[in-house]
Amino acid sequence: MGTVGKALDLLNLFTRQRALVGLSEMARLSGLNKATCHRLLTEMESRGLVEQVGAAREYRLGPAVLRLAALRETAVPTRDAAMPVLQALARATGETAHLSLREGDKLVTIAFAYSPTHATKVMMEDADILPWHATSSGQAVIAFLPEAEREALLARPLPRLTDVTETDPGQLRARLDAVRLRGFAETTGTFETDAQSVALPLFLNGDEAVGALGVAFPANRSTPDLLSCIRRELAGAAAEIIDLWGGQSPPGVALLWQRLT
Amino acid sequence: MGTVGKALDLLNLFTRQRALVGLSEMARLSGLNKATCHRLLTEMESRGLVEQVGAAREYRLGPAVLRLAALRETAVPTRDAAMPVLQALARATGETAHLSLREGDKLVTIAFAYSPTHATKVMMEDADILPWHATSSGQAVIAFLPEAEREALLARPLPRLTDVTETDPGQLRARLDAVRLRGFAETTGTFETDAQSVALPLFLNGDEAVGALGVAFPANRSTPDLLSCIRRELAGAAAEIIDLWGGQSPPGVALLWQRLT
DNA sequence: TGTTGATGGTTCATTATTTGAACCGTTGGT
DNA sequence: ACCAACGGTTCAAATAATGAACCATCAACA
Repeated sequence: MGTVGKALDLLNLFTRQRALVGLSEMARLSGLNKATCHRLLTEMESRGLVEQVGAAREYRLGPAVLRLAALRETAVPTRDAAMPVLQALARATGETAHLSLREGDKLVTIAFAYSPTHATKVMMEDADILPWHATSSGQAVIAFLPEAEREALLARPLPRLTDVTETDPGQLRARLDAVRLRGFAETTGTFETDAQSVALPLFLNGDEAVGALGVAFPANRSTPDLLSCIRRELAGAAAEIIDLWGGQSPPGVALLWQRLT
Repeated sequence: MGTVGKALDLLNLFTRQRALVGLSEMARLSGLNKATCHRLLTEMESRGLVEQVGAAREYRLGPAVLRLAALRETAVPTRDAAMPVLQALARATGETAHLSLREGDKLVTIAFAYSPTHATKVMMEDADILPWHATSSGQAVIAFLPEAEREALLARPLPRLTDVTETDPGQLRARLDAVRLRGFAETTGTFETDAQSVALPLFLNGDEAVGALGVAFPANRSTPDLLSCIRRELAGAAAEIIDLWGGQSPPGVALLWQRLT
């Protein structure tokens, strides 16, 4: 791996729970030498990608990422274009809508919208990383990935997050087959107990999913009516987002969704 | 300069006007060897910072920057925290409000809000880079920078963007003195003919400005009443944003702003 | 149809940069 | 007063970056 890769990997050590990282801790986490870490960090600091803060001189992500993200959004209005649809979806279903994108081997939540309808709702966080096997969004995406990539992701450890999390690759494969047949994924309590969710894969061009659109709600609120409402609204919203992105869903999937509405 | 710096500099070659850049062009723009460019780009691509797209295999900013920006925002809610204030400011003044942050030697617009009041308004773009000498936001920030940094920025070329752009460092220095005395900056037609704007510096801690809050409007709408309204609203909004950021404006500046309201 | 010039991408000997153990100066706790 | 942890620095040794020359491909053009 080249020097640049090492530097960029350092950026991935920042998480929401660990927004500030000191030099030594960074070296420990990355496995790199402290001096190497220091050089990489100062180099990234000079470009504003990270910044040093406070008396402890800890590092955190810098303001340059905001500019880059704004630039990316004007070039490819992924988040901004989907935001209104997401809000409408939350309003129409009365539940929490969220949009996740695939980034290599990670599934990252990049936007979400709440509904004011109910006091209890499923809360989300930006930049959350969702497990492939235990969320409806993860299953929706992974089901519509080329077989090789799907198997690569299934070959990784599948942690049992709750009592009902499916951790057997074989069983999971069967579920993904079902997802592919229905055009959407549904999970109940596999990620967080009491939370249920429905998700549809999102496409740009070709048959490969690039992300997912989901609605999550407290499982105790689940009724056939609510579910069919959510499926219906999701199908419309997903089609709309794909359209806004200038993409196209595979004909087979589009047909499945039409039946939902 | 290290390898990492070179790679990150490649990211800065992407602009709104040039969202897609091919390999050869990138080498040309950066002055690096084509092979070097290619290696740096593929390495950044493997981390999602850039992506390759289309038949021409051109490069553009990748989805990873969205995740990083979202993470930065949860750690340091710069944009999201200021957004409501910005919208209120646009509503109260009836004009275009915008927020810019200093990133090293650049001043970058990271958010803005329009008012529906008038059909004609000053339009803005995310990730715009503002010239220090020709915008009220630039002057507001540069006036409240340590002398050494101010002089470094004044020593660079100061392009004449319109007929009335001040390009003489000496004259500019005098203007900045005035800005410091008044606590805000005002320019008319120095960036774009027909556009007028007022801006206040933003502080985090200490006397060094980290950004600016501005309101821009068509010069032909300018009246003493509008100006005093804008100054008043700006003072309140700037104080609010600084407070939301957990910062503090220098006592002298805070006093000047209080007189405006 | 063959030529030209552009593109993205690859190779490999040369070269310059990265690397890391050991070091320094501070700080905070015991 | 001590110790351990912190951020940061040094410099010879090791490794990774570099770039001229090279393909393959494509589009325009004669």
